[in-house]
Amino acid sequence: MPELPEVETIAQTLSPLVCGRTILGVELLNAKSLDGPLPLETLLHRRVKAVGRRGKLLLIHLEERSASPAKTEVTGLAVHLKMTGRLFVYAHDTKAAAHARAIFHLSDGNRLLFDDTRKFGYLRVMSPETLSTWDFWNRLGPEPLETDAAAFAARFRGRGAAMKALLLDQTVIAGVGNIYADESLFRAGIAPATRAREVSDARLEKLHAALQDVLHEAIRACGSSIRDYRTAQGDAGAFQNAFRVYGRMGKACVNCGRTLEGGRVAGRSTVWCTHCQY
DNA sequence: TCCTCCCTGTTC
DNA sequence: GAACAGGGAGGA
Repeated sequence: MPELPEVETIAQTLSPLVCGRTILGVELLNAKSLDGPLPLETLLHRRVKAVGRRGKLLLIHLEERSASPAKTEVTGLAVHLKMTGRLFVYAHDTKAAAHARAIFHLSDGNRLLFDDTRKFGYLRVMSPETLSTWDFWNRLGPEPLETDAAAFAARFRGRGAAMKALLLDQTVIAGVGNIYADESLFRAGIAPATRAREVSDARLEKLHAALQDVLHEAIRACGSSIRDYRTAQGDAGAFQNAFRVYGRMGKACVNCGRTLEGGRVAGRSTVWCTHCQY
């Protein structure tokens, strides 16, 4: 379940393995793993310039072909890993993984593999046109690590939905999933089902700080590996060892020692402390 | 604003 | 052999 810290880690580890290489071949092994109007072949003979991230989307940027690129110019590839998506670079003579959905042949002889057991993830070729018509892209909220406390609070203030539902809503803030929603709400002392309009500005600003802290700590730990997530180099992250509530239902609260509560909030499994969060 | 569905491997 | 994991689209 790659969220912001995991996608950021993948971008950082993938970058040195693909930058400067030209895409010489493409293979789409599962038709539904490609989203949007442009085929993967539009990426052929283009050189990778950089690897970035926006929300939970991993972005592979291509070098421009001319000084004044046309509107139809392909600029890169967006990858949404959803729950089980992975990106690996491997030598050409290595056997492809069991759940390979797309393979890119690189000019250094290696291959970039998009592997996705549950087929929820997707690739989307980017151009100015395919971005401007992409609703999900256009509606993405601000990056939580690039938003100040006042702007963050303003996106929650007065709203009737549960705090957890808003944290998970990518149009409110981009990049937060189930793990970091629960972890940041615990650190801020806010119960997940609390309506946003019931939460004071001071507490919203506390949540802003808690979310930034937990995201920074997770990035430093190379993300959280529950089962599927790996860096582009195949390594597991370490932040799962620092979870205070996620996956700890029925265990003792690290703060007060009481038993952590579990349930469903915003349609997602949720863990919190009824004593420390309100 | 909230619910169901898409997918498959793992766990109970 | 069913429940569960869950991001986001789509519909109520």
